[in-house]
Parts: sequence; structure tokens; C-alpha cells
Amino acid sequence: MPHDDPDPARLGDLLHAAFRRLRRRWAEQLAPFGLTPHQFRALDALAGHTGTQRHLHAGAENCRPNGGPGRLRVKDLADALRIAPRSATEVVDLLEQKGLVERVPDPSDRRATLVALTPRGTALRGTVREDRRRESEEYFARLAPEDRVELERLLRLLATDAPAPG
Amino acid sequence: MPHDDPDPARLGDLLHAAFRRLRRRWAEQLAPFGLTPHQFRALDALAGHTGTQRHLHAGAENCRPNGGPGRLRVKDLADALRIAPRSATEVVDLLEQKGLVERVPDPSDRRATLVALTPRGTALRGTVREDRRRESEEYFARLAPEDRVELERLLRLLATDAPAPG
DNA sequence: GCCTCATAGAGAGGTAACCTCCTTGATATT
DNA sequence: AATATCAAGGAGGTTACCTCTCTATGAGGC
Repeated sequence: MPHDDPDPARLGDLLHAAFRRLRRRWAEQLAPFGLTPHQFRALDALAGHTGTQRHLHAGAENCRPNGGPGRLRVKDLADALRIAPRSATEVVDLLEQKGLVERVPDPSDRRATLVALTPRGTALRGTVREDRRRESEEYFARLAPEDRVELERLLRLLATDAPAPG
Repeated sequence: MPHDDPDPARLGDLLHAAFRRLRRRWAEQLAPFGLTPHQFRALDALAGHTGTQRHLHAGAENCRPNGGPGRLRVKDLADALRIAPRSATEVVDLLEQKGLVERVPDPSDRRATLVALTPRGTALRGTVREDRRRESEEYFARLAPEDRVELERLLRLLATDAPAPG
């Protein structure tokens, strides 16, 4: 029975519940590939950052072309995943162990390490993406197409730290 | 620039991002009270289970009135929080340490332990609830009232394990 | 009354996904 | 050169889960 006056706390609980169900499904889906949702998100960020690149270090646009897609600094990966840089190191560690990414020194800044997708990483990301699309499709199948558009709009409002990004 | 054709995977990412931002805010809000979001949810489940009681053990309706609100078996708490029973034990441990709940033996089944809110627990839950309402209000303030209603509807569809609960 | 089976809770031990603080190099600034 | 800042990672912690196993209890069959 829907209420006309949603308790915001209840809304929060619903958000939590919805997210948890999604995450559980993802985890199950990704397990056969030996990936956690988190690790896949990193893989995806690495592969997808070209064209989605929202920012670079101020003044670094010209000196860090990064050699193309599939390479990000650890810090930029952290930003993409919205986690602390230190936490990104850990994801990279795991993915490197699995042979899906490799660390290469950034030629333009010897402090930095570029994380690069290996061919295996690229391939796996592609495979999983196909699978994940089907899987997400299933999860969101309860929503009509127009509801999905609406949900995307609403979540977009809630997802970012800055209400109105410059 | 919104897309007309939402990639379901992207929708999932947005859900993740929105949830994480909410959780972080909760954590910050609850920190002064010495609670994590998870612990508060348990407190809330204990206080609120009367009237929200969705199920009891089959055939146990009459023999386990539980002495009123604020008392649940560990297992039922786990169900309410949708976590494994063992994990509920941990939450109860923490809350018990803080003096917010206490374990009392279930008179109707000596295997079972009832988790009961202490007066302090009840009081704290009330206080935090007030605060949380304001806090959630703030989080969801980016949405117009009608958007909140819409979001609640959409999340409700996604949150439950069963698509059409009986 | 026994025997078996299921159940409730918790002990042991593990993992993922975060965090902060500190160090080590490298770069940028003065 | 001196200093401040930044990138990455080492050390170590926390939360929120999990499974597997143990013990005590309860419930049904004979």
C-alpha cells in the first residue's frame, strides 16, 4: 500500500534493500568469472574511461594522454570508483594477481603508476559485460521502460556529491 | 544530458553510487551516537517489529507472543535485516555491549534467545529516529515531493525478493 | 523411554571493501 | 638547495557480511 507522504527514512531503507538485492545478484553472476562486483567495476572503469573522462589533473591534459584506453593512474581509478586512493591500490593488486591488469610506470610522471588492462582483462570485461547486461536487464525487468528512464533521472540526482556539477 | 535508452548496467552503477552516498551520510550522522547504520537498523527492527511483523514461524503465532514489542529472536532479527542468523548474533553482541539491548531466554523454547530493547535502547532509537528523519530529508531534498513518491514506488518494486508479495 | 533429525544460537575463522596514518620517492615552488 | 606537495603503497584497523562446526534443545517415530 503506497503512501502519499513518504517517510524519507523509509525511502532510505528501500534504497538500501534495492541495492543489496542488486549487489547479491551481481556477486552471484560474477562468481563464475572469479570477480567481485567491485573488481568488475574497476575493470570497467579502466576500459571505459576514454570518452567518459570527466576530468584530468588541472593543467595535465596535454602531458598525459595515457597512451589510449585501458590505462589510468591509480588515483584516477580511485576517483572513478569514488573510493580512497589507498583502496584503489587494493583492487589493482587483486586484478593484477588475476592477470587482468598490469602496472606500468607513467612516463610523464615518475611518481605515478598507470594501471593498464591486459588483453585477458579486456576480453574478460567484454564477456562479463554481455552477461551483466542480461543480468541487470533481469533485475530491472520489473520496471517499465519509462520507469527506468525515470529511475535513472532520480538516481542521478542523488548519486553525486555535488548537487549541480559545474 | 539524459539518455532515452538507459543501459541497465549504468542504472545499477547509479543505484550503487546513490546508496553509497546515503550510507556515508548516515554513518556520519550516527557516529555521535556510537552507532553504525547497521546497528541502528537492528534497533529499529526490534522496536518496530510489532505491526510490521510479516511472518512468524509456521504454527508459532499463538505460542510466541514474545511479550510485546522490542523483542525478537535472533533468527527473526536476522530475517528482518535479511542477513544470516550468525551475523545477527554479532549485531546483538555489539548492541548488548552498549547496553541498548539485552538477551533474555525465550520461555517457550529454551533453545531460543529473545533480544529485548532496554529502556536506553528504546530511548536512543527514538532520538536517532528524529535525527535521521531530518538527515534523510536533507539527502532526499534534491527530489521534488512527487519525485519521492515516484522513487518510493520504483524502489519498492526493486527491493523485495519476491516480485509480487502475497 | 530411546533414537534420530532438525533447529537456535554462538565459536572459529575467513573475505570484501572500505578507512587512516605513515613512509618513500618524485615533482613543483621558492 | 630547501621546502612543500603529491603518487603510491605498507601497516594496521573496522564493518558487514559469510560458512562450517559445536552444543543444547525440541519434536517425531517406534
